[in-house]
Amino acid sequence: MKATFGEYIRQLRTDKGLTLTELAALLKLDSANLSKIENGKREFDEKRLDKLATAFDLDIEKLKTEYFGEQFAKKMYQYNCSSETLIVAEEKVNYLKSINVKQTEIKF
Amino acid sequence: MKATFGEYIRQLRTDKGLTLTELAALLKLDSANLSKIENGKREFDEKRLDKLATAFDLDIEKLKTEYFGEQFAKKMYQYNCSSETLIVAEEKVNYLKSINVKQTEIKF
DNA sequence: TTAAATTTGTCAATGATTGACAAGTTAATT
DNA sequence: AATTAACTTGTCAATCATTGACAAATTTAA
Repeated sequence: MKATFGEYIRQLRTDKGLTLTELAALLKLDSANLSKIENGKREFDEKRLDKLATAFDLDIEKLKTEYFGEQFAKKMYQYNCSSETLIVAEEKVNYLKSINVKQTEIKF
Repeated sequence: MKATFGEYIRQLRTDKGLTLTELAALLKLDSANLSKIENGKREFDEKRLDKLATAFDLDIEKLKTEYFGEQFAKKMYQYNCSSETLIVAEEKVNYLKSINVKQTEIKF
């Protein structure tokens, strides 16, 4: 796995021999913007994770793990959060699940 | 610690016997909006964490931990992410620190 | 050199967040 | 019960960040 999500996409794309234009078409975005995403100058929109999974036949669960893992890491780095933050996050997500057994919206 | 950040603020505020209006003034926001924050209908802006710490003489580190821990938990719940996400986050934040020893911006 | 691929810059359109205020309800006090 | 303070809710324009789109420049490969 690459260090950043953008590099990861680039890896996938070049491994498959696709151009920016070709992959951009699959992801329904401009090739110039995909370039920026791969170079870490723009965010990859979470709404397109499913398209990305389809394009490369990836496990959506692993993809979400990478994507959100990176999002959280960037925030933590930016605000210099302690690793305790992740422990709290785990507690809180378990709490959310426990009080709301019925998953109202499944995004993927 | 309360389950949500809004409830946590409310706890702090009522413990100190402050009204919404009084605390809102300290945080430089409208009391109506503070009410929504406490009731989970609006987000607490991260830019105000330092004001909150000052108002209640709290450890800013603990406050960040609670705040971002909750943010991450909400995302994970919303997108039904696996707990692996947090492990990846930890790896990535360590990686970010290792490649960028010099902290360019310290927010707090 | 030419053509394809990629990068960069810019900007208007879009969308989400926020601040502000009015109007409503609830709770406490007299 | 009437009055007042505290809180809640709804709304909307202003603000801010994100996105899509395109042109132009640069790099890479043939």
